[in-house]
Amino acid sequence: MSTRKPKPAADTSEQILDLAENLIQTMGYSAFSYQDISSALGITKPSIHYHFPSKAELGTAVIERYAGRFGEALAAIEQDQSKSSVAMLERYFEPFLQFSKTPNKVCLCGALAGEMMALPPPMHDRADRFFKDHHAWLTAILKRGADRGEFRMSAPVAKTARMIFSALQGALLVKRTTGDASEVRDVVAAIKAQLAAA
Amino acid sequence: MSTRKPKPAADTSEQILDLAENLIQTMGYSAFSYQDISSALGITKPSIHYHFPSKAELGTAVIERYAGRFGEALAAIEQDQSKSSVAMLERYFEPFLQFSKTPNKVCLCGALAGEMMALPPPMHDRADRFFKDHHAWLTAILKRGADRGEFRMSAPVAKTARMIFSALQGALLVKRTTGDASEVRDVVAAIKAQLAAA
DNA sequence: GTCTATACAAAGATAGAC
DNA sequence: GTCTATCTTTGTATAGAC
Repeated sequence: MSTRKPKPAADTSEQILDLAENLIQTMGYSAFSYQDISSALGITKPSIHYHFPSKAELGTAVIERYAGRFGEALAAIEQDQSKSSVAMLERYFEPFLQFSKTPNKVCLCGALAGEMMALPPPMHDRADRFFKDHHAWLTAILKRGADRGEFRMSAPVAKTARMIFSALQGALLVKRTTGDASEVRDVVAAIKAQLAAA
Repeated sequence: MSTRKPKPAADTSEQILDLAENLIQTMGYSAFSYQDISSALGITKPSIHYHFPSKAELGTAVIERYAGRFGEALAAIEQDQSKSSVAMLERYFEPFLQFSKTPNKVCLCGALAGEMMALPPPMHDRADRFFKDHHAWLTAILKRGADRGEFRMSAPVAKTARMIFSALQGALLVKRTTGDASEVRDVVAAIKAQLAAA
C-alpha cells in the first residue's frame, strides 16, 4: 500500500508536459509560450528551460508522450481477441467522444496538422507516424470485422479506414469551431450505421 | 477588349490577401508575420499596415474573402437544377481534390480550426459560419439526392452530411502531414461508394 | 531545481517624411 | 501608397547565484 501512492504527485516535468499538451490542443503550438506555462505552474520561465531546454524539445516530448499513450491504448484494444470487432471499434471511438465533451479540445495531432509547416521537423515526423500507425491499426480491425462478417463495406478496407479516421479528426475540429458537441456523436453514429448497413 | 484586362494586375491589397491566405494555409495564423509578407512582396512592414492596420483585420479579411468565394461556388453548383445530385456532389469534391494536389495546402478553415482559441473573435465567428453554411448546403444536396433516389444513406441526412464534411476536412490535414496525396482521393472514393451502395 | 537578471531577436504597431 | 525610424511588448534562451 505504501509502495503505490494514490496520486503520484506528478513531478515538475510531468506537470509541464500536461500543461503544454493542453495549450497545444487549445491554441496550437505556435501560439503558446513558456510564459503561459510558467504562469499556470507558478514557477519562472528559466525553470522550464531547465526541464526542456528548447520549445522544440518540449513540443517533441509532448507529442511523443501523447502518441505513445494512444498507441498503448490501441494495442490494448486488439489484445483481447475474444471481443467482437464491433466492440473493438466501440472502444476506439471512446477517446474521440471524450474529447468532444470538453469544449475546446481536439486531438493533439489534429491541432498540429493545421500548422504543420511551422513545426520543428521532429514534431512533424512524429505526427506523421501517429497518423500512419492509426491507419494501419484501423485497417487491421476493419479487415478482421469484414472477414468475420461483422462489418459491411462498400469500399476497400484501406479506403474505408482512411475515411473513418479523417472523419473523426475533422469532426473534432469542426466541433471545436462551431461549439456543437453533437458533431462527433453524429459522425460516430453515421460511421456505425454505414458499417452495419445490410 | 480594352475594358477587360487579361491579368487585372492585382493591386497591393489583393496581393497581400493572396499571400496571407497562402501563409495561413501552410503555417497557420499564429506562425505567420507581416515580415513574411513584406519579404515576399518586396515592400516594408508599415506598407502592409497601411492596407490592413492590424493582423486581426488582415486575418478577418482573408477568411471573409475565402468563405465568400467558397459560398459563391456552392451557390453556383446548386443553381443548375437539371444536374443530377451525383454530378453536384462531384463538383463539390473538386476543390478538395485540387487542394490535395498541392503538397502543403489545406482548407483555410481547417488550418484555422487547430488554433481556434488563439484567433481574434471575428475570425472565430467567420470560421464558425463557414462550417455551418457548408453543413446546411451539403445536407440540402444529400436530401435532394435521397428524394430523387440517387443516393442511398444508412444514417439520417444531417448526420451523413456531417460525416462527409468532417472526412474531407480531416483528409486534407492528414494528407498534409503524411504527404500522401492519395488520402483525399481515397476518402472521396469511399464516400461515393457508400452513397452508391445498393 | 528554482531563482534573478539579462541578452537578443522578432513581433505588431505608430509617427512622420516623401 | 510607400518609405525610414522608432517604440513597445513578447518570446526564446542563457549566465550565474542560491
